[in-house]
Amino acid sequence: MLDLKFVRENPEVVRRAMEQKGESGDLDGLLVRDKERRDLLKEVEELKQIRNRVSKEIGRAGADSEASQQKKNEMRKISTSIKDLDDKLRRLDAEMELRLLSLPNIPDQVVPRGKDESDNIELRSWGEKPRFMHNVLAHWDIGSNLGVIDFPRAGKIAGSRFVVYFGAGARLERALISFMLDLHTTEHGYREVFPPFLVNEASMTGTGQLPKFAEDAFKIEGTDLYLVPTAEVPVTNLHRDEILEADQLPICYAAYTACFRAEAGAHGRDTRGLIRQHQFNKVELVKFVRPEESDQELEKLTRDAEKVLQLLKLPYRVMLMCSGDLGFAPAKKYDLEVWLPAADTYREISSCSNFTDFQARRAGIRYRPAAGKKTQFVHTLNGSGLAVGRTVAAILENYQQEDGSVIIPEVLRPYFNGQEKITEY
RNA sequence: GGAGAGAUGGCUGAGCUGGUCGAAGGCGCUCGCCUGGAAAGCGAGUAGAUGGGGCAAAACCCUGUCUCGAGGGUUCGAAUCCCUCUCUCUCCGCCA
Repeated sequence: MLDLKFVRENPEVVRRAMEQKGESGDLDGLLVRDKERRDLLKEVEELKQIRNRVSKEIGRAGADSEASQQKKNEMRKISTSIKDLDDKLRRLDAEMELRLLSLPNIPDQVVPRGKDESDNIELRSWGEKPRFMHNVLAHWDIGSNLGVIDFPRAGKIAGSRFVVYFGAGARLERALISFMLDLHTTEHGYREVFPPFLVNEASMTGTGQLPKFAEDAFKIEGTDLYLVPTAEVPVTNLHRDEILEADQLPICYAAYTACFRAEAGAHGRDTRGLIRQHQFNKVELVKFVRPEESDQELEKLTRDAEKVLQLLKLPYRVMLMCSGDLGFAPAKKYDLEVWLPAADTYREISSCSNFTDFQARRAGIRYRPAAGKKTQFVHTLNGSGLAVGRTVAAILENYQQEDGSVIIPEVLRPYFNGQEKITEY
């Protein structure tokens, strides 16, 4: 959420941000209501001032005195007017809230203007793409041939865009979760968190999934609960409506959760394989930082995520998102894209974002810069470290062997009792 | 699921026979005194949000309004009375 005062004073900046991001929003409707609300507010506050003053006079004079009786009669009228005006204000507030929550964050200065992903900028790449003498298989074929991935049975018990892992496949998924959490908590200084997989509406609103993107989420019928689309939601909301101490910052969390996405607008895209699932695992990194440090914290966060790919020896590149591909809430975003040999392309495996104070304002996450000073909104950041399903896909494809087996990356072998290879069951 | 108790400032905890209560006391924190330095002790200050004014502006000062879990109601006036909801705790039942 943007600061209402900022929107009021810089409407053209907001309008430009919406254009560049390709987001719609009722900015004019917001401004009209803001003006109306401010006028009404002035009026009602004056009436309340009178009421407060006179009520105190009645209290001092004694409620039964003749003068008080007369004052009471006058105040009855004023109270009725106040009630009417308050009702109008409540309506305006609700209408403004909805519009304000639907305005996107302002892109950072360094974000390139662009229309879609073709305008993203490659900042750097790492690793050597593997060369194969044999026919390169897609990860779904590799996994199915080995008997470690089963899409037909997942379809039977749940539906399309679900997967069942067996044996070494299941173990690989589990190993990756442990490996990533171990790395981030012991080497990179994150604190491990294990949050609920269901969250309420206030949490979804706090991080920006609601009200605008309701159709992307799974809602539990008959309740106020949503399946988390990412650990970003529960973890960022851990500190909702809190005032943090300056010496606590930065707060860095690493959390594993399953993630659930309706993929409403994705019919026909990535229908095969592990790339786009209704349920997938992810280790997420979340930071709460001082505003002046969020730029450098985003760089650190991105390097922390990159480290996972480096240790797994998976080739990747780092992309700076252009305005059109940035999304609603981030001010700046890097995507890590891993090399998938079968598709002969890079695919997003991590998304690292600086939300500046956009989420913090929605969720009421503040800190006190110094004792006795006024509170300020923190900056929040998060990034995947990494998406586990897509990592499995990348390992299967990059480490495939001519005989159909798959080499287990060295750093994962401790999680496999030293086993070096996944072979047919 | 049944019965009961509760939700107050950064924390703890009074107030809850409606008015002088944005709210005692304690802890914590900040500043000052004391000290070679620290502890202890003493003194002062210390909730959040938002609007207006002083000001070029920040700091700061003056001032209005709102907030005692959330929302509604009664009343001239609500932390205090009534209703609804949410959450927490205790006991019983059930359960991984």
